Amino acid sequence: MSTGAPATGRPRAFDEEAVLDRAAEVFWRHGYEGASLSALTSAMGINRPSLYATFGSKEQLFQRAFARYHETQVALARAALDRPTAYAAVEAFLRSSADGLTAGDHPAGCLSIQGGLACSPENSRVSEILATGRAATESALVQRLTRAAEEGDLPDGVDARALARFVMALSEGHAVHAAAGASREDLQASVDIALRAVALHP
Amino acid sequence: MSTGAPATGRPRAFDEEAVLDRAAEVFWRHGYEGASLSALTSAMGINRPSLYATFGSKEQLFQRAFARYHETQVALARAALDRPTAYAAVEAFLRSSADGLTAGDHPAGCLSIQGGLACSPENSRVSEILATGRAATESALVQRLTRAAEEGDLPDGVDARALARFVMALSEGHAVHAAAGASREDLQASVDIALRAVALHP
DNA sequence: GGCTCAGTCTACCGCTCGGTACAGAACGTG
DNA sequence: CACGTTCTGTACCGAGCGGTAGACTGAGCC
Repeated sequence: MSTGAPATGRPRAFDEEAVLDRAAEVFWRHGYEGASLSALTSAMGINRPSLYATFGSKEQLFQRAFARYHETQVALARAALDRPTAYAAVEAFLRSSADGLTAGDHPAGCLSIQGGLACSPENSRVSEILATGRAATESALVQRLTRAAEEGDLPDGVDARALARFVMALSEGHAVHAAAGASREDLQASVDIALRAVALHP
Repeated sequence: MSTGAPATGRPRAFDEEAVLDRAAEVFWRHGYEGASLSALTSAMGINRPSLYATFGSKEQLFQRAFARYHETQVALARAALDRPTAYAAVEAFLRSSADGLTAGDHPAGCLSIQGGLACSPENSRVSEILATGRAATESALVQRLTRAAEEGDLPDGVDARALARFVMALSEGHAVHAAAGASREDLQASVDIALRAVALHP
């Protein structure tokens, strides 16, 4: 495994981040266990020894690809949490998630779920990695909504943790729907309904 | 493949429905691709030739096990739709789902999702089977809520299809959470929030 | 008891899996 | 230009996969 650009030797013929994106797409589409090394290498445009020299193992490749997925895709939804009110933050989070889950430039749905909710015992680390990623997003939601609660910006009788879990669960459900072919409009109509729960009752 | 009890020959040493339940549990815990034949046969207490003589192939076994899962588990949530009002039906559906997803007598979560959201290309039929099962449940929800709409039993501006999708998506998200270890109480608190969206605004 | 016939058991099949050895190719440096 | 170093390509490894052949077992029937 080389870090940075080595001073000497034959130069690498591929861009590390670019091939990670291709790898993420294969994992996204077929899941960890459904993504064979042949499928991965051919999508990444490199061959096995290069893959192993660079990333170490299939699992480590997955971990790197998932990290990059988080930086590039999940970060978009997380950015929504900067809105000034809880309602606006939740709306922006759900809407941008729904958009991302159905965007045409990558597989439908979400790598955090398609990657491998359930795996064989020897790949259980993969499910854990994904669960940890989802938990990090939920924890960002909790943090934002806890602030909202302190600001009196949450509906009566609504707890920040529970609301975060609700929002996260809905978004995960949308991912399942998207993977099965639901359209952007389908998901946005579901978001419309969810937002009724977040609005302060008049 | 034998149907019914044959008049002659050595009698089968296992109960077909019982071993299907054990198989469903393995698929549920490890997913279709993560469930090896060795794991299946040892959990079912039969060996390969018996499995193949009875069920035909791993995929057909999965199909039978999933059908039985639907009859025994999903049916519980679907029964909730008989309640007299849309609100009561949705509440009962979400509450009994949340209970089922976290019941201790079987793996956490839902086979319809853990079974294999994303599979390798040669197992894509499995994802389709699961998606069809989920769609059937959603369609039962649509039917119930369409009736509610005709009875004036739906909040203003809420469409039956969208509400069904919202309810179904939330329940699927709860399944993802349950698979990662969420408790019954965690999910019920999320249901509390969801129900605010279904209540008629006063 | 001998016969038929379905079910079970051990042992094996070809194949693909994740992972690697090793030779050759492309660079910077003396 | 030869050298050390690093990456690439082919060809391969043992292991486990899903699936099966064929001998054996145990029930009903005459």
